[in-house]
Amino acid sequence: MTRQPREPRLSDVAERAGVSPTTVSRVLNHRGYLSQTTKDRVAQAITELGYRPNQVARSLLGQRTNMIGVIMPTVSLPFFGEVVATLEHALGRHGYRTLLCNSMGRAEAESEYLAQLLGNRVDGIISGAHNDSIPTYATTRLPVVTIDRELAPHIPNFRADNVAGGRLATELLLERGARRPALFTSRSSARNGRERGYRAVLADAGIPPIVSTVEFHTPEPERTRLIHAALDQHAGEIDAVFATDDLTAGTVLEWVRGTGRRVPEAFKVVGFDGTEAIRRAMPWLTTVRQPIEQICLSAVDALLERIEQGVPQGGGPDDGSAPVPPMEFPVTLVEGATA
Amino acid sequence: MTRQPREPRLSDVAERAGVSPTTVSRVLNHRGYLSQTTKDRVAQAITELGYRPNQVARSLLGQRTNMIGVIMPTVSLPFFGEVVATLEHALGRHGYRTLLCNSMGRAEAESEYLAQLLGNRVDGIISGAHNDSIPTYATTRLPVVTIDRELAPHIPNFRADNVAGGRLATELLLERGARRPALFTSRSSARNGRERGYRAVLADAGIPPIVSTVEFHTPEPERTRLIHAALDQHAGEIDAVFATDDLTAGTVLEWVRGTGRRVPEAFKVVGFDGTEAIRRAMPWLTTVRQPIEQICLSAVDALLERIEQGVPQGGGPDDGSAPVPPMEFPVTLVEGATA
DNA sequence: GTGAAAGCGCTAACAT
DNA sequence: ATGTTAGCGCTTTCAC
Repeated sequence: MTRQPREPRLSDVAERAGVSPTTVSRVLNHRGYLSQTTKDRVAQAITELGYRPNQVARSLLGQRTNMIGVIMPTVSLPFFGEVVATLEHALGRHGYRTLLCNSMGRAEAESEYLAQLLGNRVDGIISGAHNDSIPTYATTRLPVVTIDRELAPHIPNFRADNVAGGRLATELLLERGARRPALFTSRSSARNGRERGYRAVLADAGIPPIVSTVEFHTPEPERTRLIHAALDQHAGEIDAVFATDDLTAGTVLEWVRGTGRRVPEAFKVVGFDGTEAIRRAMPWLTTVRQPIEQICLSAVDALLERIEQGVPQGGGPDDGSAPVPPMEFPVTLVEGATA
Repeated sequence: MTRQPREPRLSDVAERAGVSPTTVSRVLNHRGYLSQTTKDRVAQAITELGYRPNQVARSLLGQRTNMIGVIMPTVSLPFFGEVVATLEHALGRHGYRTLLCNSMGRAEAESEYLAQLLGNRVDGIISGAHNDSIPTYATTRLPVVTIDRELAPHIPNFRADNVAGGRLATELLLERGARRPALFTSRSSARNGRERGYRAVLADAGIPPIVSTVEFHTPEPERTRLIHAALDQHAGEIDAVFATDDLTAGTVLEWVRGTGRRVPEAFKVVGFDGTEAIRRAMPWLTTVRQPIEQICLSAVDALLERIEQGVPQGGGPDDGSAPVPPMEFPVTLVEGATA
């Protein structure tokens, strides 16, 4: 049974190498002129002790933690999972660690997370959570960018061209012969671009829209029940569905299977997102793919630029920080067998 | 244009409240006796300044960061996404933040992440990455628990009862009339419990096994090509597949669709995992559900217990720290329409 | 009940 | 080319 030694620190290394702590620090950070002898001895002491610089101390001194807070609804949904994986990878390449927060769609949770991240002195925040009106965002001095959702005019927003995606999906359904396509989405509102695209195409075609809303945080089996109930209600009229996410498309397909109708002949379905995981699971699904990688890489670039320029985001939307228009990235149609 | 003020600190609050920093600290930490007047004045100063304690400084002093490193292959796959979401939630309830690392199946990445986490002085690590022989784990003094994979005898491991799951899936296929079920898995080995279950049942039935391996980190479209090729190769013999994850089951179903065979009459498929996301996307899939929540909650409990007891894991497998048997949790069959 | 001083582990400024 | 000093923001003795 060995005694429990504490982690070695800089001064332990210094002592062992017979130099001052400063010198060790210099070796570690490749700063200033050091004799090769010194470098070697320090390097050896480091190896022997298994020394590893304490980043907490460095952060305290350097005023930066090299940590980014990432706030998303939940990585258990493949879209957000893929987003977070992509963000984490990109951040890592730039030397930043990812502090993950799953708000689960609860606004209080998001506020709480935000407060914690500020306390942890993260260098920046990437938010894709789906709550509006979290006042702290607008007033924090920390660099923030958002994915998908818009937070405030002066906070950079990166997202797919949702309106074009909604149009693309709906046009496809009509082209393929659908007479009455319904929309299934998580939240219906004027700010829902996919819904706007759907409505625009139907308006042009003179077809009345049918919109059903089921929040994706609704727990099972309630969620499936709601979707099936909505479909049952319109079973006589509709012959196609544009679902604004692929999971909902799957749930709709299950309902169609239950009715015995043939897909795509008698009923057509188009999804949205086109994540890698869902492409693997349901390759037959026709869907609109979001350029997740492009979106995430751009968001990371923008955030890091703001951080490294020391550009704070300003004390609020009206303190002179310029509004930035959202960056929208083109979607692509993934042809499957359901439309 | 307001000037750019730095974050307020304890001494700012103290000054504003007309007390010493020590007193503010006491108010913050509810320690010792404070007059109500003092408490109120400090509280007010905190609000007015928007003060938020610097956790970095606290960590440096307190020797704990309240951060846990979570290393997984990638949260873009729903199983790991659900695991990470569950872990993060459980950790958060206990006051711990989650530092996310996606190793993407690369061993060097995992070693690198591990080193970083140690540098960040996380209080513990939960690892579910799929690389063997990362030596640092065994020798670190930090509490570690693993999910799914076994790392070393003295590191607690939490996982589904994979052998029972493999048996369950294979038995179901045979019961339903399959004559020649093949196995599709990510890595074939004697330590693959699902494979062991499959092989055991087939051995009992006197049926020769057919095992195909496609690493789930294989990029598309290569991965799909490999799976389809393996299926083509055995197309004449096999009439069922047990896929050790649901995404592969989906890819197999697509191949079956392409051959025109009917599911489940002419071809049966059983998956594995049964994540919430995939249940939504493919409710028709017959699969074996892992008790993800149980696994994760137990892992978190075990880790936090070790942390809070100050029980380090020891300097290695042979320094006297007791070996712990893996904790296995029962799986359940989810009846769908594919078997 | 409250304050002054020391120090967590590190690095930057200022020596020499 | 290397050492000394001070201090990042906080909490914890110890004093009063």
